[in-house]
This record gives sequence, C-alpha cells and structure tokens, in this order.
Amino acid sequence: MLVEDSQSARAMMTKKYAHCPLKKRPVLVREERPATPPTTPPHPAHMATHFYYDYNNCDMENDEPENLSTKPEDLSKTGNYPNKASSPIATAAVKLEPREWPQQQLEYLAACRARLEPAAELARPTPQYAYLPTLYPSYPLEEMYPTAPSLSPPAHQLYHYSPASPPSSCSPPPCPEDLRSPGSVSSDSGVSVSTSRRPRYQCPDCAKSYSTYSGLSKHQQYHCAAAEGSLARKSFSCKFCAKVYTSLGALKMHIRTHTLPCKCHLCGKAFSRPWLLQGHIRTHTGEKPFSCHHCRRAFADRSNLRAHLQTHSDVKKYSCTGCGKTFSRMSLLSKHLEGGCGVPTTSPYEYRPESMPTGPSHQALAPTAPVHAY
DNA sequence: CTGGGGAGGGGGCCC
DNA sequence: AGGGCCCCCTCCCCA
Repeated sequence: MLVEDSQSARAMMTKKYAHCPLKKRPVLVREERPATPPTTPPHPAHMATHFYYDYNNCDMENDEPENLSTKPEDLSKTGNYPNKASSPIATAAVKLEPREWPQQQLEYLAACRARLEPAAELARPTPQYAYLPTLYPSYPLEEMYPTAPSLSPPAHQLYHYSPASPPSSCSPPPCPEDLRSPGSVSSDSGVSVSTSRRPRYQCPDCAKSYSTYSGLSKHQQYHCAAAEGSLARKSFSCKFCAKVYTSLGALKMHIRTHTLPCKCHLCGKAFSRPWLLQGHIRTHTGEKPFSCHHCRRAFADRSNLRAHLQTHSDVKKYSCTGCGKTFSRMSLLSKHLEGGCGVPTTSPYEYRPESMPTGPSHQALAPTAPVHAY
C-alpha cells in the first residue's frame, strides 16, 4: 500500500486513477515477434503460457515502458493503431481478422483455433461469437448457486447506497451468486476468513487478521498504514510516477504496471501480469470459459459473467436508498446518483447492507467511518 | 441517457 | 518470495 493513508489512497483510486497515468493504457512493444512462429500449435490449455507468453522476456528491470501517456493519440504516434476501434484487439472482437496482420500470424492463429475445434460440441456460441467455438463447458451452476438458484439476490445481499455517497470501497457480503471461491467467505471488513477454524494472525497496528503468518507479514510490510507511525520505514518511490511504497517488493509489483513485461506476440499489447495476458489472449482465440446458465451467453472473464448475472435479477445488487431503484453495477448506481436521484434521503451517507440486524453494533456506516484499510 | 459487455488494474490469499 | 488465482473495481465503447 502506499505510504499515504489507505483511505485517501482509495479515494484517489476512485477518481479515475488520476494519480497514475497507466490505468487502462497497455502499450505496444517494439519487437518480440519471433522471426518465424512455431509451426506446431500447443494444446489450447497451454497456449497462453507456452506460446504467447515468453516468461523469459519478463524483465521488469530492463523493460522500459513504451508509452506512459494517458493520451490515446499517443498510440497513433507509435504507428500502431490510432484508437481502440481500429486496434487489432477491437478488430478481432468484431469477428474480423486484422488485415494488416502478417500472414504467418494469421495462419498460426487459425491453427490454434483448429486445435479448439474438438471442443466445439461444448460450445454454445453466442450470435456475436458464433464463428468461434467455446473451449470449456458452462460454468457449473452449482458453483454459482450452491443453494437454491434464484435470479434475484437474497435480501441480505442487497447494497443500499445513499445518493450522496456511494461507497466504492465497500465489499459485498458473502453470497453464492458472487461466484466466490469455495472455502472462503469475506467478513464485513473485507478480510477473507477461511471456513475452517484456523489460527489467526492479527496485525497489532490495525487489528486486521490473517489466516497465515505470511499474509500478516505481507500486510505489515506492504499495506499497513497504521504501522507506519510505529515503525521507521524506508520508502521506495516509483521512477515513472509519484507513487511511494514502503517496500521494494511492493514497488516492484507496481513497476510491472509501467514496464508491462508480459507481451502478446500476436498483437504486441503488453500487460503487467501473466494472467492479464491470458485473459487478453482469449480475445484472439475466442475462448469463453464462463457461460451463463440462464441465457447461455459465454464470457471470457469471470468478473464479466458475474456482472452479467445481475442482468437476470429482478432486484439488482446495488440499490438507491432514495428511490429504491436497483442497479446491476456500482457504476450505474453512481450515474444514477450523479444525475440526481429524485427522492431525497434523510441519511445521505448511509451504507446499509440489508442483512445487517439493527442494533448498536450494526449501525449504518457513515462516510467518515474508516473504510477498511488494505 | 441508460444498460450492458469487453477489457484491464490493484490488491489479497493460498500454495 | 513469487506465481496463480481470485474478487472488486473502473474505464471505454456500443446498442
């Protein structure tokens, strides 16, 4: 975590990442396309790690960022693509192969897709992506709905935000529809709590507890703002932006967002982490492992499936306490509030999960209440 | 203007 | 210590 207190840091994050110019700006890299692509495509399950992603190229110390500007036109200056709509990524997303791609890469991509063909019987292609098979079966309904399936979230899962203060940092309470990993749930504070009773390691500075000592250690080393007053810490500042971290490890993790060591060999886009690259590669292959059991639509990203599931709910997850209208996304609720909710609220700063029982220990959270620090 | 999908980032936990 | 995976979130774009 940043040296600054976590609450203000969180506030900064919600302000369009103004503190860091890299949000949503993966850049193209100079080279890294093999002179000749491999002739034998790997198994689809290994495509990401064995072909597209050369881990040996992940040299965060030496990889300088190509472009740290937030201006989209900078991409055009690189001679690559002027905007998202005309980028290779976007082109691939609209079912057309980029004409400017080298023939070798097109042939190789076709070969990779051919390897996906045997899984075609599992596919339920959506009209938009009917040209590509789906590699994986549907996301198991049991995982999404371990209990009785219901299109609407249970009452305890609803989030109520007042028009004046949508708390972007609030974590939802545990719910099957959240597609959480089995075996763990989140407490109200956002701390993951193992369902099995194991010893907890508590931070003496902020009282946050962790299931493992390494978790506590990382917290204290990287994230605990409260501990900074009690410990003299060396600070590590990013040479690309103004961020300052309390450990070299945290800084290194951040620097990856600048150096973007994980590069797609098909389109040249670079990413900070391998799994981000894997997700990106799905835009090339058309792989959509996560599908909705209500409408059979498939998604490449679990988070997007989760958001999609909300569209099937009569009562959405985020609700306005002013007018009662519910929304599937926080952003939609925020837009609603920015537009001015017609119904005034008596408690403009209320954040009240409906499941919370009334009582002294379950009062609504005012915005001044400490948002849980990382 | 609203709702929704696609894509990507930050940070936490487990191994 | 680092990788993998996860959740939550945001931004951008489009119908």
